Amino acid sequence: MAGKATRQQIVDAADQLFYSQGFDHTSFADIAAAVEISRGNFYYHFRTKDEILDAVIAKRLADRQALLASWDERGGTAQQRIACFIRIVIINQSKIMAWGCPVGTLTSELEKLEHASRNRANEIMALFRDWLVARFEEMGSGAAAQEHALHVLSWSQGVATLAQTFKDEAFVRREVEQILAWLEDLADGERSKDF
Amino acid sequence: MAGKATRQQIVDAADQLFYSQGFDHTSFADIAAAVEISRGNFYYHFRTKDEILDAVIAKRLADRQALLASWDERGGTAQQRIACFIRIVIINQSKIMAWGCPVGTLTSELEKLEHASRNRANEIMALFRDWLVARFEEMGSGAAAQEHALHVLSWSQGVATLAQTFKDEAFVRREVEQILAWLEDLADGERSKDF
DNA sequence: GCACCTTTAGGATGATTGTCCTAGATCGTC
DNA sequence: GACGATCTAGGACAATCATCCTAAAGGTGC
Repeated sequence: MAGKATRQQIVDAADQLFYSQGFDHTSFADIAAAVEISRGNFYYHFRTKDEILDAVIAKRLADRQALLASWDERGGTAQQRIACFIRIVIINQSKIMAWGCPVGTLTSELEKLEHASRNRANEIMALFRDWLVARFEEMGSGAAAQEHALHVLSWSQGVATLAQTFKDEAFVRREVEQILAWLEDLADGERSKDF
Repeated sequence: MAGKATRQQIVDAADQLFYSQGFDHTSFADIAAAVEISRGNFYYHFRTKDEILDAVIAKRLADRQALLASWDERGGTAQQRIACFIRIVIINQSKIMAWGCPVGTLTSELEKLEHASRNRANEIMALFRDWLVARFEEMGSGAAAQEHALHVLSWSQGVATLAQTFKDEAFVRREVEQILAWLEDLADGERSKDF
């Protein structure tokens, strides 16, 4: 259990705390307390708060990349894989109701802080966007793929924000059903183009 | 220019700063500097940061109530008034691209802080929701009015979040056109029920 | 011109912040 | 079992934070 493990623990704890409390409101002491290490030890691994943020962003980016890759590897149609993305808001429902979308709330906070790493955080959102674009292209949406991708991404952000505000499970379920129906119609439409 | 004016200036400056920087990240000194008054004078008007927050929430609530009332008073169909709501994201586009939705980002931040006033902030979102519900009922949506209202509200939050992240004007325009078309279809559907 | 209330100024306070430093503990390698 | 590298602990630092205090200025009524 060398420093590698400690470093990982710090990043994991910071990831969770930045999500639940926000980046700015989370202090070195908070993270150190969560990992149960001294501030001195902490400083050995990360010398500035920005370094931790960059590590958290890198971790989140890697996690999401792995998640998307796992859906791709599992196979299935593009439509089915987009549906996996849509259903995240149900799978992570309790967390989303408490703290919103981890990606959307971080990018929003860093934009307001005009933080130097805000563009790096935006890359996580761009990762989702680009993956969705590729899936819609795969579905046959062509030039409209970008538009559809942003539509789904925007939808997910809206649902997350309102879920956090009103904590209405039925709302989330309804919205998921509606967008899945929209996706189904779209896929039907693209398929009928082939004839 | 007695204390009334100073108090109003403080609330206005705090409103703007809470929006652009976030509540937590805005200090007494920031607000005092914006109004160009001393911290002592500040303290005379507001003894705690929470008091300023409550005043800002009250102002925002009143402002939005007045805005909604102005649309109602201007007349027009329920559909036209809902369209006014939808078009806010275009009217306030530059601010939204910089700082997101003032309502959504504040509620999200206060939820994360578990701040005592978070329910009061949520009331602003509830104000929009209830107004939209009433308009959809007016349109003839009946039991589906709540669902449609949350759909539009959720849509606005998603567009605001993505607009802040990607700063893509074309995306905002497209989304507005799409939801207006959805609203048009819905209104057509409700009208055809009458026959 | 005096008394009174509202408003303003600016310094003081203790807590917390991010950051830094030094000293000791633990480890693998020989 | 000794040595150098890695890791940990905890105190010190200046800056900033929300909050509080006292004193003076400004205005109003008599």
